[in-house]
Amino acid sequence: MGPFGIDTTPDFSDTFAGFKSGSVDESLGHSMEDKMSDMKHFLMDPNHDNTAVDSFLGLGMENMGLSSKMEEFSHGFDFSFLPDYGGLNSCSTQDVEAGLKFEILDGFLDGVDEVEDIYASHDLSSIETEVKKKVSELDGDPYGLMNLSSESFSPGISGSIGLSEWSKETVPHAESQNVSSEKVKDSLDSNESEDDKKPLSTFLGSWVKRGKNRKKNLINTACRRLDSSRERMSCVSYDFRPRKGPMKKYINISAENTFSDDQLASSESEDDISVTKTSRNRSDRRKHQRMWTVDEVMKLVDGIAHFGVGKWTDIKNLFFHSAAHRTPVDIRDKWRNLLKASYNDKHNYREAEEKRKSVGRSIPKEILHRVRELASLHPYPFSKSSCFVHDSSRSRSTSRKKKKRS
DNA sequence: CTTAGGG
DNA sequence: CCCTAAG
Repeated sequence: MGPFGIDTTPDFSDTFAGFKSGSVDESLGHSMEDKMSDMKHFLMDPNHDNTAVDSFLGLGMENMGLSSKMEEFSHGFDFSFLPDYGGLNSCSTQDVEAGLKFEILDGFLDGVDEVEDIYASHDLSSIETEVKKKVSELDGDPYGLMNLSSESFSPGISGSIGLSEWSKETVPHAESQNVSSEKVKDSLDSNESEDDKKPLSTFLGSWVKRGKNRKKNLINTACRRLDSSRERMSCVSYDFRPRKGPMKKYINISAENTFSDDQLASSESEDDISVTKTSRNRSDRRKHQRMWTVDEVMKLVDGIAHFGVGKWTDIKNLFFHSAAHRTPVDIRDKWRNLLKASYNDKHNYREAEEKRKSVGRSIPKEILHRVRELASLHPYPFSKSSCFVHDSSRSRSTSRKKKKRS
């Protein structure tokens, strides 16, 4: 048993360590194809002996109280903390595989993304050391299998979703035992270097205990101001955001055009779409308008199912802690938009339907459904349309309250 | 820092 | 997405 309650099985850890370092290698110009396909086969082979994975993760079926349902599902993994998308038994293998493909690809792309950042933030001499560090970390890491993501085993969207089904998840589970699996799941998801380097204690501390530093409001504000103004002034060559973490900077160097851009563009259609496609520098597209994937939306909805509306930081830490972008504010904004979308969808079915068809990247109606249900479950201040107020005497004050409060 | 709101 | 104000 490792520190995370994970049984480390050497053969698999080798596999995954190789897998991860493979992705790093790829970013240095080697081919990722073979590693990728290996992984995919491993994950998707229906005949694969999953008990090995189970025991490896310490999340075997015997431990999770999921019995017969799990048998249909080729990948035994602990989903008990996750909302269940319509029940595992409604999950066709096609769905599973599609989901897997997507997740894997997602993880890979995130990895590429990160490496791109490394590229950007280091001069070439330090790239090597960076990579070395990462690889050695993985080799020596007792939980090197952190790279295995529960997301990769996600059932994905499937069939109809009953609110009762997936809202009955157990929050306490998520708090206690699934911290480790979360850690597990996130590492592959995005291969965040920052998180990989952090000891678990740091990671836990970052989201378990909050609300300590309350003093430096003014200073922070001032710093932020300075930063933002500096960003504005230096829009030419680089964009440095201290808040994103030590390694998270976006510096435009010519080398960036080598592979990562094309790779990203070709592999994931809806990842980075620059708003201003000015032919000058494509790399500043990273800053704005990162398209939300369906998967992300699902994560968001799950998060809200867990914590309720308003706990944006918690949701971020649990479900998006690996996502370099997506601040709690972003998540909240997305939820806001989702509500709007679901609201519109509810009103005009046809238009929404056609829109959905014409626009490839719009949200599946299942998700909007869930959004609506969640919205009614935990009302959100403004979305809870004060269109109609029941109490006439209150009506003026409430609407005014929404408008402005001073 | 975290959240709510408006732009 | 960004920015700001408020706890």
